[in-house]
Amino acid sequence: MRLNPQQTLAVKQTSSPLLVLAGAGSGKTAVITQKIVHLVTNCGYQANQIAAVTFTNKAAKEMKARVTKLLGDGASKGLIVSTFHNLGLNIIRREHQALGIRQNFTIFDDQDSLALMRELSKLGVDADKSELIAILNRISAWKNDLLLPEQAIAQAKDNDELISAKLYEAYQRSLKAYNAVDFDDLILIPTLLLRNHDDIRIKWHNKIRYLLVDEYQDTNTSQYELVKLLTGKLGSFTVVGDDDQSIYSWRGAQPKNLELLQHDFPNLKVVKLEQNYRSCGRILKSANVLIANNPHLFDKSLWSDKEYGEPIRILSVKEDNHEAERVVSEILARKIRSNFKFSDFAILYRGNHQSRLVERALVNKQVPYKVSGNTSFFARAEIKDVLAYLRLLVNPDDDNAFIRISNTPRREIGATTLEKLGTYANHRHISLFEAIFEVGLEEHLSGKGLRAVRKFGEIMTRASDNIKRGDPVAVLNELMAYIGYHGYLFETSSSPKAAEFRWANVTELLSWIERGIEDNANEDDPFAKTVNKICLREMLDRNNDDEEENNEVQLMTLHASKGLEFPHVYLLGMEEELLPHKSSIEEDNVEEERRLAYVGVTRAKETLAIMVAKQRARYGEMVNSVPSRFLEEMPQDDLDWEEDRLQVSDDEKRESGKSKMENLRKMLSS
DNA sequence: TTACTATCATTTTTT
DNA sequence: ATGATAGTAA
Repeated sequence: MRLNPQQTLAVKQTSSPLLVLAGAGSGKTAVITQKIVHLVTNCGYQANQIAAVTFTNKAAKEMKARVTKLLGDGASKGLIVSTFHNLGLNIIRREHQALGIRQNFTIFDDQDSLALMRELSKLGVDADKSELIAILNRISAWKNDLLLPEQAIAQAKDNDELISAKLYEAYQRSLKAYNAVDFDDLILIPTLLLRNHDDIRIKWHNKIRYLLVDEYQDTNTSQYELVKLLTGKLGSFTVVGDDDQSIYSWRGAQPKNLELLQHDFPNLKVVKLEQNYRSCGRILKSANVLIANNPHLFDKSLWSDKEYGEPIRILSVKEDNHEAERVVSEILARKIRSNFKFSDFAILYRGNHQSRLVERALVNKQVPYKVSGNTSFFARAEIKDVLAYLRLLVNPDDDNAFIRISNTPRREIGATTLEKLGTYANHRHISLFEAIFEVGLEEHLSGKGLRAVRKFGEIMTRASDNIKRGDPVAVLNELMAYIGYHGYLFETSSSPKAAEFRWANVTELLSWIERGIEDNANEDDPFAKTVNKICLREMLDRNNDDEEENNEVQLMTLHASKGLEFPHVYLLGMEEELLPHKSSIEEDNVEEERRLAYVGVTRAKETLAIMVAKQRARYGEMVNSVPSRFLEEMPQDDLDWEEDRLQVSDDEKRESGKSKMENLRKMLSS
């Protein structure tokens, strides 16, 4: 791969800290990978002295593969390419003694946090789900700003905040007791550790001599602080980012961190990558003109030497269901006309719910498609169950896992028994699992209940011992058979088919464990490592990869599309209050919505079509919709407006007829 | 324990 | 309108 002059500059600049402003499609991944190669082959770095951090497992995996291919297995040995969270996890694992955390801690995901918060709130305030989530979000924001509970309590501005801060304190206490950490802790804990312990900081500083950061605009305060602590005052780092693609500020990302770099490192060098290798000229120009409406930290203008390309079509349709049908018939027509593959097409939208109508239309026309951004795998009851077994095997103090599975499948540990066990454990300040075997428990729990919990304890203890001794996968299969989980799924599923599907999910999860153990065979505790990785969703992408070959139309949110590219893109619902979204208008944050639109437009390589509906169902009601301001902000000469030709098939006539009938009926009834 | 009813939310969710 | 999820009644 040949690098252009700017890219070469970015690779060669190693003597001072470097910020690479990498526009969409400008080959930033090539720069990062080539730079790692350069550091190893020309600058005397060992691979194990270099770390590259990303935000997604997928990006980390891709980058690692590319570097390994260029350097070879031997020369790239020990190179760290991981997500921020994974890096944090490794630091915590190595320094757990200094942190007072026991070796086999568990990682809580959002659902675990919610379950825990629900328990905590029962004691004082009682809050509903959305309030609990709001509290958790506030706690997350505090953690991202490196604020500890005491500080949050001290600076609470109102009673509401004070309650949240108090819950934050209780939440952290519980995590400690469960020997668990949440996602934010994976950054927060290492950052505070390095900040407060000079010796440990120096140790890590010596270990990681050069740091590269991808998607730097998405870092939050604690992540930036971690970067600073790891690279020291001299700043032996390269960060790559694009303020125009900052779309996660609502999750604490601070594009301001780009600016802060210049302040914190006066000798910072800045290199801009402005040649775009992805899109046709017209698409690029439109994107540039659109994003020019935002204020900018750094000026840059993307250019492309590809051909100018077809006009951007604006397809105006009457209703949202026409929009869906139109997109699908477009794709079918163009596929046949030009011999495209289904996988050449992407349908992008603002909100997940928008996929519904499109999916219906795709199913009607029997078009294969894939909706990505599905986090549903980990939300599945059977996955949560089995994962809870795995977690409890790794960390017996994980009360959350204990509560989930102590009676799943049913083993006569009911609510009363669990409550008594809980009261006792609480009183003794020990975990539920530990409490099972205490003699003192016998005073609180009588014959049947006691026997049931002890039996459960024995099952888990035996499995745990066997795992330490030998083949974990065999032990897990035995355990699943022993507790009769397969049969349990059949008893609890609505149909045998559903049960089989759920069991297939379980075997999928177990096969991840198997692969994970193989990958970590020479580490100290391959099983525990693998369970942690799964908690960090690290192996989810591996699964997606196999399906990438499939010839399917790609459906996803604009957020999920960042970093991807497609020959032909359909951008849905380019309307006021949808893109920009209503709440963003109200919160006066249209700029981020504009960036979102920018991301969408720059995904397209060859053609782009933007859909606008005149009417759209909102909260069950048909509401008039007007074209987005972003359309006016784009260069009109490059847009080709098309009214809906109503060239509809019989099916569609019936469909639209039906909705007309429905509207009529609604009018009459109201 | 199952099945019904009430309630809820339709903005995004890299970990 | 709609679909999911949580809670409650039989």
